[in-house]
Order: sequence, then structure tokens, then C-alpha cells
Amino acid sequence: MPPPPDPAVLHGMPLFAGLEADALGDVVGQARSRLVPRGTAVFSQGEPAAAGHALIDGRVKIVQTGPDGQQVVLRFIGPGEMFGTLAIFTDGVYPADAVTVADCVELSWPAAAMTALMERHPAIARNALAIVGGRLREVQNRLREVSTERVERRIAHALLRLVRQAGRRVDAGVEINFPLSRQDVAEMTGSTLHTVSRTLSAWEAQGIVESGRQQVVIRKPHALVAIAEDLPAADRP
Amino acid sequence: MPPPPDPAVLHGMPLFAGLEADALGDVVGQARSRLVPRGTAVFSQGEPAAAGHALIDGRVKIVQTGPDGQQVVLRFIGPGEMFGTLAIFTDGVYPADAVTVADCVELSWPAAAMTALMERHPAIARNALAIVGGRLREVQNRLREVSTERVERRIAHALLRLVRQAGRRVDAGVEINFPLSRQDVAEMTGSTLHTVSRTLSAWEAQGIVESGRQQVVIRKPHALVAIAEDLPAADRP
DNA sequence: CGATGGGTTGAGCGCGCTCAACACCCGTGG
DNA sequence: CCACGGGTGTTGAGCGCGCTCAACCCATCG
Repeated sequence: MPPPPDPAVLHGMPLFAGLEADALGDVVGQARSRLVPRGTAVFSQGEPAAAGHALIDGRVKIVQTGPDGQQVVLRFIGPGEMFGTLAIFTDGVYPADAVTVADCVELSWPAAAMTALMERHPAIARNALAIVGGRLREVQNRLREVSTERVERRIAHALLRLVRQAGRRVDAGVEINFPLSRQDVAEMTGSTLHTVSRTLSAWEAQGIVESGRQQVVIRKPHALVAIAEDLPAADRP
Repeated sequence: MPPPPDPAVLHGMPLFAGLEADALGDVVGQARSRLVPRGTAVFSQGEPAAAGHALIDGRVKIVQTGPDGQQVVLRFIGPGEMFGTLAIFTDGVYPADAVTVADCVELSWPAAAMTALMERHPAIARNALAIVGGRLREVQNRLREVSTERVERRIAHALLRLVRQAGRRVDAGVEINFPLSRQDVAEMTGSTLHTVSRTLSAWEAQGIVESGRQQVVIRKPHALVAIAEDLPAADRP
């Protein structure tokens, strides 16, 4: 097992917000830290949920696979976020794959330790409820989008969400901070990589984005918002 | 205020499962019961979440409305289920409308009382976490369906879900236990009432369902499963 | 009774999927 | 060094699912 982590890593984690210093020590004491190279599965759909996880650094893609192999990207996890933890409190089986899309550092707590921690520190349960509630909303919004909006708007929404979650200011605009393929965007929007490619090409021609191999930079976020909200594109600089 | 409810009504409510008798008394003491006639809004999207709710009898439709008026049915609530409670623990605003589709009896707890109850009885928080987790999964599954499946399969899935939730055995087959319009099904599946109508007509011709005004009876559930799972329809009785 | 809301069915077409071919980047190994 | 192969991205052609528009029927209700 790698060296026991520094309690400071828990700072800024919503799941452990509002805990006293000694409580944080308790939490860290139960944790196991791990280095996961890019492209590795942290856990897989259908496995028993042996542990809850939190990401310290890197990026993890949560992918659900349907009975016929169709895949959907449910979410990208960034530093400070928990993942694969809810399964412990529902039916004990991971409902999706978690795959690293960059080299990652993660903490994990065995299922039993996680439930015990929640018993000892009720604030964790409260935090978890708020976090899960937020995710439920997000997924409900995506459900509405996929159900009612055209592809172009959905792609715009997806990119804006990623910018909000992992945007980094760069001289050309705002860059999405991790490797992201056309296929990924397609699986986030219920579309195909072909349509995503065409759409991005069109936007590139209009100077709205710059994109390359697993890489997207938004040059005119306001234009993307206009597309997402179906406003008339009232800007031609 | 109507008469204080009988503690027995809490029996079988997952939110309050595992509570001692006196705890249940505490919970009931804070509750307010109300009779809501069919077609009434219990709360509306965007309102501050003043209270958490639980349904004793009847059926409530949870509908989210997008910025351009497009509506999506997120869920139907049946007796024993809570609703509109999560908003208290996230941003304090209801994220959808709750409309009765039958005459209903509901309990509600003022937001402050609900948080206090959770502090006093941590089991409630644990239960809530499990419930919300289950709903998150359900919505994630629907997201996958809408993203990857054709309309016919989605409609089949929607009906099967409703049967599981509100099916009543009847001599012709299984009936969905509350008034359900084509429009409702359309808004559950990201489709239009026209397509739903055509699909149900086709199924009716094949003897799979019987449907009329706000009413659906499934005659051959297995055939519906075959459609939902995209199996060859290997049955011709 | 008209009015309203739910349901059915036809005709047509467009969005976006499907199929297909090719270009490119990069790591790997002969 | 180049050949090779796999992952990624681009672009064209065509067509079909399901939406859109439209007209109509029927039941319920004040």
C-alpha cells in the first residue's frame, strides 16, 4: 500500500465539508491511496461495490453500457469529487465503468469503513445527500435536453458543462482540461462521432472553437451559449 | 389544518423504514396532511422548497419544464413515496412541477422540521440517501435509453416501468392503475403524442395492449418485454 | 348543446444516422 | 529507417425514422 495520505488532500472535498480536524483524521486513516495510470478501469459495471472512491488528481470517465453494448458517458469526475460511492448504499453493485482518461491519484475506502464513517460522522451523510441530489438534478436536466433538443444544442450544452467543470483559461480562449474524443462527446449527447465531427468542423469554420486530437478550445463561449439557448447569433466580430 | 394523521400511515414508507415507534410518533407529529383533488399543483418549478412531501394515496406526476416550454415527465409518484424533499437539501428550489393526476392525500413537513427530523433520527438521512441513489440510477438508465434506443423500445420500457410501479392484475391482463394520456407517455420517452398513438395502435392490432382514453392495459407483458429488449417476437398465440 | 381535451390517421420531409472511404498521428517492431 | 497497425478524425452520399402539419373523430362536461 502506498504511503498514507496527507489529511490536507481532503480540503475542498464537498463530501467531507464541515468536519472537525480529528474527524478528518479519522477519515484519512481509513483511506487507501492509489496511483492509476491513464486508460485503466478503477472499477467495472456489475462488480460488487467493494469501496467508495474520491479523486485527488486526474480525470475519470463514468460510462454506462447497455445490454447491447451501447455506451453512454454519465459524467466526468474531477479532483475533489467522489465516485462509485453511492453503490454501497443502494444495491451494492457498481452501475457503470470508471475509466481514467488521464493519470490519476485516487483515495478509496472499503465499503464497511465508509458506512462506519458515516455512522460516526453524520455530516458525511448529509453532504452525500446534497451531492447526490445535485447529480440527480444534473442528470434530469440532461434527460430533458436529450428528449427535447436537437443535436447541435445538446453538443453545445455538453461542451459548456465541460468548460464549467474543467475549463482552463488559455490565450486562444478556454480549453477543456483533459483529453476528450469526438466519440466521448457523442456518448454524452446521444449522438454519433460523425455528427459531432461535422458540428465541430462547422463551428471551427465560424471561429467558435478550435479542436484537434482529443482536444477542444472554445474561442467564443458566448456564441456557444447562444447556440445552446437557441438564441439568434447576434455577434459577428 | 385537517386532523393529525394516524402514525400507521408511515408504515411501508422507505423514507422512515427502521425507525422506532416513538421516532415515528415524532415524525407524524410534525406532519401536516392534506387532500389534493385531481389536476392540482402540489408545488411548482422554481418555487422555494418550503416543505418535503410524501404521498399517502393517489398519484402525482413530476414534470420538468425547459426554458422554451418543452416538458418532460421525470417520474410518477405512488403511495408511500416521498417527493419534492430533496430540494430542501440542495438549492432550496423545486426543480419541477408536481401535479396530481388523481385525487390525492399527501403529508408534508416544513423544511425546517424536515432537517430537524433528520438531525434527530440519522436513519432518515440514510434512507433518503438510498432512495435518492435509486432514483439517480433510474434516471441514468432512462438517459441511456433515450440516447441509444429507438422510440418503440423506449415506449415499451416506459410502459413496463409503469406496470412495475402501478400495475394491477385485471382479467384482460395488467392495467396501469391511473389515468395516463398519450401525451404523458410521449413526455416520458422524448417523443410525440402522434408517434405514441401510432405505436399503441399497432400494438393493439397485434393484441399486445388494449388502450383507450387515458387508460392502458397490457395483455401480453412478455411481448412488450421482447420489444423492449429487442428480441425476436417468438410468440404467436 | 357547443366547447374542450384526448385520440387517430394521413402525407411529406428533414435531421441525423448509416455506410463507406480516406487522412492523419503516433507508437511499435522488424 | 520504414512498414505496419490501431486509434482518431474528416467528409461524402443516401435514406429512413419519427417529427411536423393537418384534418378529423369521439367522449365528456358545463
